[in-house]
Amino acid sequence: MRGGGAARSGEGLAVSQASRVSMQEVADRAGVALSSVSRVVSGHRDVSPVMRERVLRVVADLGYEPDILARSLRRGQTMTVGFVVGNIANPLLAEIALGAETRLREAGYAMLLANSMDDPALDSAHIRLFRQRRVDGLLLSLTDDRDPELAAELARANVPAVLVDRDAARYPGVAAVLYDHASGVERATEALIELGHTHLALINGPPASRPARERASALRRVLRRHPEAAGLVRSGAFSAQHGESTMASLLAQDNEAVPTAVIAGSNQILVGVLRALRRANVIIPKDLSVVTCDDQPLSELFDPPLATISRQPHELGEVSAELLLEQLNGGPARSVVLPTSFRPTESCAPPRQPARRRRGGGG
Amino acid sequence: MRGGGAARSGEGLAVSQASRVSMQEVADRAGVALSSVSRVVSGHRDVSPVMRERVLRVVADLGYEPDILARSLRRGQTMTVGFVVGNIANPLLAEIALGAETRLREAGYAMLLANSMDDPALDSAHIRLFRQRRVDGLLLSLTDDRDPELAAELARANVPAVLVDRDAARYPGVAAVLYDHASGVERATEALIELGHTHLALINGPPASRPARERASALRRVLRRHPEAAGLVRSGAFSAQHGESTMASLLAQDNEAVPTAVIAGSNQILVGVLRALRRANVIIPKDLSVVTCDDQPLSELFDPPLATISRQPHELGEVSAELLLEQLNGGPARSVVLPTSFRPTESCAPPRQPARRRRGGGG
DNA sequence: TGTCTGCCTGAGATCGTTTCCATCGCCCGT
DNA sequence: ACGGGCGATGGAAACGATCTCAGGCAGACA
Repeated sequence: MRGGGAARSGEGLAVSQASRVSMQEVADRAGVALSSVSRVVSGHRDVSPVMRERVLRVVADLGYEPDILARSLRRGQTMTVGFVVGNIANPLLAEIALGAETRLREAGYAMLLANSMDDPALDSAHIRLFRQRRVDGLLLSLTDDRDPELAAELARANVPAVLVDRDAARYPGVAAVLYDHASGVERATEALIELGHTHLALINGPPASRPARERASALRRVLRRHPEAAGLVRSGAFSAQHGESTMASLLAQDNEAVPTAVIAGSNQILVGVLRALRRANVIIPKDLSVVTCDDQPLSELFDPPLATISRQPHELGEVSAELLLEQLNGGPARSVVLPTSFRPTESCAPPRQPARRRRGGGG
Repeated sequence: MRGGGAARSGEGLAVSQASRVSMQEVADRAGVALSSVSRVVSGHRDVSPVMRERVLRVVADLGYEPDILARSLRRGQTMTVGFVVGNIANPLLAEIALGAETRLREAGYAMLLANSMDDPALDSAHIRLFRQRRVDGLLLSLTDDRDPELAAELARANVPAVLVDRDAARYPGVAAVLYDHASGVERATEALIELGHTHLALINGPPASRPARERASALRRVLRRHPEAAGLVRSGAFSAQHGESTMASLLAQDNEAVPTAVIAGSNQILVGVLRALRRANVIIPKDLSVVTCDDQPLSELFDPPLATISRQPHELGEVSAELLLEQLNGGPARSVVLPTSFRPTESCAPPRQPARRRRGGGG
């Protein structure tokens, strides 16, 4: 056997055998009261060093571990947070969940995860279930934030909640973390104009989607500041089909009306765009500069790597957890908006025949 | 006399206001015993229709909801399963988690999620934490399944466990769900040979990885059955760098030694391969057929869509949950191996100068 | 020396259920 | 008519912790 202090095989009680040791058993074995064991284990001040030592020894001997369930029942808090998520297989949401879980764990909370599979009824059901499990707080990435039943469930739950990547306008007193989709588009647009582009296009998602709306207005805002440039927005679904048909129709226009730079509103749209470009033998970035709003870090998969307007889902998750923790610690429901950023790559270059040169050296 | 429960003032208290209604209050209001309410709520048989009706009415009136915490404490089961996952941001694992959570929820279980961030110490820590929360079972996608401390933690937990996409050889009595990585590679190889390829290459992951080992031996096994074809395996990291340098070196060989078909061992490797091909102006599939072992469904992003050897992570998750449920219901620890499949696309075509034609018309 | 103060400790109530056990009618068979 | 069996109900003991409250004991001060 290994010599030295760590060896405690002698006691005879096979730790791995004992199914579960209760506080009462520790108390009996140590010859002290149950309440004293509780004080030692939960780290209260009012215990003498002798008592502490004595109890801790028995705790180690028996391999006692506190039962968080019983503790929760008595204390009225479970140190558990419920995360209702549309679909964890969505890479953006997975990264958010990772960030949130990490932060919550640091603070001693565990995270329950439930997928709604894009079914608003499941959203409500999960909130109800989480409530019955007495979670201390909720992180919600809801399917449909206009569901009235949901607001009721949420109110009944009566615990702090943070809407993750969703607007909280309909839920007074509930915090939210949102992306500022405009900032990334603004920066991308500025950069493209700076490169000399005067014909821009945004192949966008549906106007019903907040991100799509924000992106469209951001583009228009920048164009208003730059009379030398023009741009158009084509709304549709977040789908490859929309991307492909729209791109094809743009390419079919009169030569000088064809945009020299395109922003795709999602990776799905991008896929369609690339397909259309391939078919028309359009080369990136020689014939066309392309930027995409990525929902997963795929830029590197393309050649050239694609310039992206990107979010930081991990940070979003961390901030969501942080806001929830603030409320759990008694603070107010605070909301936060996170910026989106533009990461330029070689998929953006000056246009082939710049309508108007802004600088001498084009590179 | 603290917390005088029965003395709640206000008969018709707004439901959304009352923080929480206990079974005792329901009993008082209905004028029956606490235990009778319990029987009605938990659906026992021995209750008269009158009693049931009477209790259920009050339950509805007060908006009573059972406290799962207290129930768990008493019943000794929490209807909760812990999922320890390396990193939920890994798309494969996210999909697995989705499948597992869905199945578990159907069976009435909730899922706690913890990320280990590829840190074996965290694996153990999470298992310990889950044990203290008295989870009924564990799903484990471990970082390092050779960690001895982990085996000890697992034994102490003393609950059913299923290793997800990990080998259970070291943990007697623990179930496992694994991919059969060989079958997909075998099918892909057969298909390529069928197309007329005689020079194959597998740009593989590290031999320390079980998937990589299985793939290599599968390739060799098929080649042994087909003397007319030859192939080579290049082991290395699951990285773009390995893919790029290996592909470049393969292309630099004598013309007739250059493979006409390549299998990339992961998407990361694929990225490197594609980069090398681009640089050498090699066209898919005209000059080279390419297959990849995808860990996320990216095939569609490429043009042409890439042929893939694919797994079904969602199914893996479901099966994992199913095996765990079997154990939770008293069944034995059963293990399962899931096949991988080959999905051919236009990225595979007959070689340019087939060393030997197998059929007349090659499209 | 007596009393007061203050620190520790132990006993017991409590959190909200489930479940065992005893009781109480009631129906039925003989 | 009476005892046995049975179904429905109420009471109370768990489950495993936390926390309040009261009491014991020691040191200090008058």
